[in-house]
Amino acid sequence: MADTPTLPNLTVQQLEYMVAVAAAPTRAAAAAQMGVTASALTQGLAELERRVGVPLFERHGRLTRLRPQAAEVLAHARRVVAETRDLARWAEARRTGAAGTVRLGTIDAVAVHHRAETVRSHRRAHPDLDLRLTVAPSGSLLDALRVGDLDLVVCVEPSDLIEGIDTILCLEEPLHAYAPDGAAGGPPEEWGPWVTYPTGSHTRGVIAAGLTVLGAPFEVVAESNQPDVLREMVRLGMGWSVLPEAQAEAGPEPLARVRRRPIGVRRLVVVRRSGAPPDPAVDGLANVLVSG
Amino acid sequence: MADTPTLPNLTVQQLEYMVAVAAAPTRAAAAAQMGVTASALTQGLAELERRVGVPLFERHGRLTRLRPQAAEVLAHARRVVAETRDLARWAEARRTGAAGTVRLGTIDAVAVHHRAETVRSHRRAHPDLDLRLTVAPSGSLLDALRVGDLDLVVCVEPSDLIEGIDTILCLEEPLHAYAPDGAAGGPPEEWGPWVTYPTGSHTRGVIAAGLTVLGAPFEVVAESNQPDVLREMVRLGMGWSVLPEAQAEAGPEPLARVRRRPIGVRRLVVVRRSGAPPDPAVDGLANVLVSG
DNA sequence: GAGTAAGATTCAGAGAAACTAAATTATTGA
DNA sequence: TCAATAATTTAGTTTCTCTGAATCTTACTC
Repeated sequence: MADTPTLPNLTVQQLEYMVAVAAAPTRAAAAAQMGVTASALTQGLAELERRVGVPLFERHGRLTRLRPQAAEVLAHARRVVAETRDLARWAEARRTGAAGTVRLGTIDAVAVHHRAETVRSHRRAHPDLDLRLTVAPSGSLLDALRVGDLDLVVCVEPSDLIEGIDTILCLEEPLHAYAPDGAAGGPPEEWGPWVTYPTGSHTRGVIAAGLTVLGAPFEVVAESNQPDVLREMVRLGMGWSVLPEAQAEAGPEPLARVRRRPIGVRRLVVVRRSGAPPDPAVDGLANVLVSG
Repeated sequence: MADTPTLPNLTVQQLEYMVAVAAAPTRAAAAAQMGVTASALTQGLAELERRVGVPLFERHGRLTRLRPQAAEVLAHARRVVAETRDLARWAEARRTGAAGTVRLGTIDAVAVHHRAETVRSHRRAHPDLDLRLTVAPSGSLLDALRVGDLDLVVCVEPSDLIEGIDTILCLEEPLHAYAPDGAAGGPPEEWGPWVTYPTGSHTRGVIAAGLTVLGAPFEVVAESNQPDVLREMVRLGMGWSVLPEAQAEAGPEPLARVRRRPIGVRRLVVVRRSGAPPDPAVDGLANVLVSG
């Protein structure tokens, strides 16, 4: 195998020296502009010349100027310096979180109600941020987060702690019971039957616990992951439901609560992988999601 | 004045490391390909990461891979490495003389007769060489060389040494006497009158000296710098002339020599500025011009 | 599971590179 | 000739970068 005659190990600094010298009237001026001594400039350019292996400068009187043959090298230097400047800008944007990619997952209530405006304004404030939103039930979101398909999740706090994720409380959302028109009024023992979230749903877990405490039977006659669908089922008289206020009482014909006090409270949390390397873009979004 | 937040001082080597690592399956393989230890690669890439200021790598099991976010940096690295490779090629061509610029000046006889084929084939062998040819009398050529308007000259050796130039003998060219039809035959004292080069011409100096030694009067009735013109003047019977064989006896009707032995010999030399920095392109051409 | 091998990193020390400050050279102008 | 300017050279210090050895982590095997 050909032992590659290994490229000259030019440094960005040497190329900057060259560009500065080409622009400034004297080397002393170029050195001042670069913030180094004239000696450093001389030595740096000598090193550059040595590495390129072609004479680049020549003295005219007491000035030393670029040789016309060095125009190619100067053009190269300008290109690389410009590209490096672009790269530095990109890096700065990433460092501050102004740019980057965040794959955010939320449950529907968060995307549609609680944090809709937060996400919108964060997006407006960071136009170079590549924000991808996935809406799904809490369980799917947490799976995707764990696998690395998402960077950040807002969902219902899982009942049992999960290894490898960090959660921060975002907001507590009361869940109220709603009955079909004219069905309310009796003691909890007579409530139901229920339309609610599918088995495995975190919210369903909270609801079941709350009803059990009150002594209400939890007979389920229909399931859906979509709160809108559950609300319409109640309206159609298929059964009772426990829903977040924001989703049950939205729209032109809000459902009426069975009682003033909530059946339970679901805790919405912002979740991240514990092992994830720090990413300012993710940090920034997580912060605004927590603080609302 | 804004103290420029000074660009990251990336080195070509660090960027090469990155490109190598992106191409090779493992870092060990990349290190081997680069001809350094895995340790050097690790440290070099860590330094690159530090200077860019953005995390670029992450471990997956026992491999460490590029983070997808680092794609921008990798693209930058590829660009710069490719451009540096181009630059290295250019430098190599210049070092070996395969490319560059040579401003060559010669007298007419050299360009048209003695070295015409040499120049043509050198040009063919070095297509990237920018060769510029000026044809003029020796005096003008040497002036242009001294001022820096030419890099290399082939001309008649000046009679008195000139400061600051180096000459190498290229070839010795005999000068023969030619007479109009039917005028030849008498002793040198009866030769002439003459048509010859203008005053100040190096060749005229050689001719005048040769004729004086033979005892021939040197009465000049017409002058021209162009040997073709002198030859035609002889043919028209305007006078006698002393010319290089190559130019007097070329064409369909060659002039006839007055006598077998030459009147004099002019020495053609290859000339360069002594102070000039070494330039392989000039060296290469000078070599072939000397050796023929 | 313990043992082992592979991939990678960390550490210590040697050598190269790059900087500053001071001395030196060379050119220009009074 | 003298002084001022531009640049380079020199000496010494600091910073980088590399090698070789030791260490850590993960995957594989019995």
